[in-house]
Amino acid sequence: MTKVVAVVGPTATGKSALGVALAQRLGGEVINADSMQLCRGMDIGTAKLTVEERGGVPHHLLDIWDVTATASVADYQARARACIDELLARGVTPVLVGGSGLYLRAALDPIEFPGTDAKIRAGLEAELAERGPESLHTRLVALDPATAAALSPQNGRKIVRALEVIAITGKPFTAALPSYDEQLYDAVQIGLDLDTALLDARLERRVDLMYEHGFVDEVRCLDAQGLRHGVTASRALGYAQLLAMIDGRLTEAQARADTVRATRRFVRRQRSWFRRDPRITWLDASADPTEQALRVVAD
RNA sequence: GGGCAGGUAGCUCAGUUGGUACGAGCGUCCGCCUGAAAAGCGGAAGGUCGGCGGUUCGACCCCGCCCCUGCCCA
Repeated sequence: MTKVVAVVGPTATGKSALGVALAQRLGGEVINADSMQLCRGMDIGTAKLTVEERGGVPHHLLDIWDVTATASVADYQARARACIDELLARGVTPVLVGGSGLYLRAALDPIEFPGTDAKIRAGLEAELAERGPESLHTRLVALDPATAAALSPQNGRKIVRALEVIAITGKPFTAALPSYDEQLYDAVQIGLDLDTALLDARLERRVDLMYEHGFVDEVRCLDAQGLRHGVTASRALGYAQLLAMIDGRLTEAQARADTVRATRRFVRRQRSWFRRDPRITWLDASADPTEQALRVVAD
């Protein structure tokens, strides 16, 4: 029976390279699980592997969204599962690679998303912009006390979603992630991490390299294609800062430093998400983890 | 050499006309997380207020000297 392999963990630990190595050794194909690499044209700033670096391994779910698109886990979930199923049917090992925790769980675990409605959402978002989150939260308290209690009155985004779901389904939005003991596939998750000091230093170097490799031009080019109107892409690490620089709100040095800082914060958040998942087997990324990873998969 | 402004959390800065530092933003740490997840949100730990001395029941806030920073004059 063919297993599903997932390579997860914080950014800049070498997940992509390990994914390719594993796919080569296992006769697998890579499925992207990085929310930003789904965007077409976001290459340098997302550290997307070049075609050469992919080493002949087919990569799925890269470049499927436009920069102006609003990302959607539900859309990703459907595509990722279809892709996994298709590979399994061919007897090919799916190797999911990425650091987007919710995306990974949406693909591998039994999560159902309640649906969305553009009109309802737009209305709620307009209200959020006008009156602020407290007023929406007050309404949520009346409709769904349990969810209201679980959300901070400041968390406008989540309050909007809760109200949207209630409006659509007419039922309380008792959203809770599934437990870690249920999963849809026979999956092996390998986590890659690195000592904090080393990783922080690597992040800084990586951002410098991105700038050297034309990150600024990439953002200018995407800006011409509507990047700043993309709800998701315009807020991506590094991209947001470069848009600010283009608008004269930051110097290049500030944009670079901000990007490093924000990425560091992001790594901390990724860890706090992945750390809790007991299914992950963690490997140290300071040396080539391929052989260890293969042993984990073989178990 | 003289004058002015300033030295308060890791950083940038509020603040107290003398009565236990009301601090803020950023950073750091920890955590949350069901359709923007590289997003969104919550919590915590950090200062004894440049140094020394004086006045006072009591000073970070008053006085003196000193050190440091910036600007100006010479």
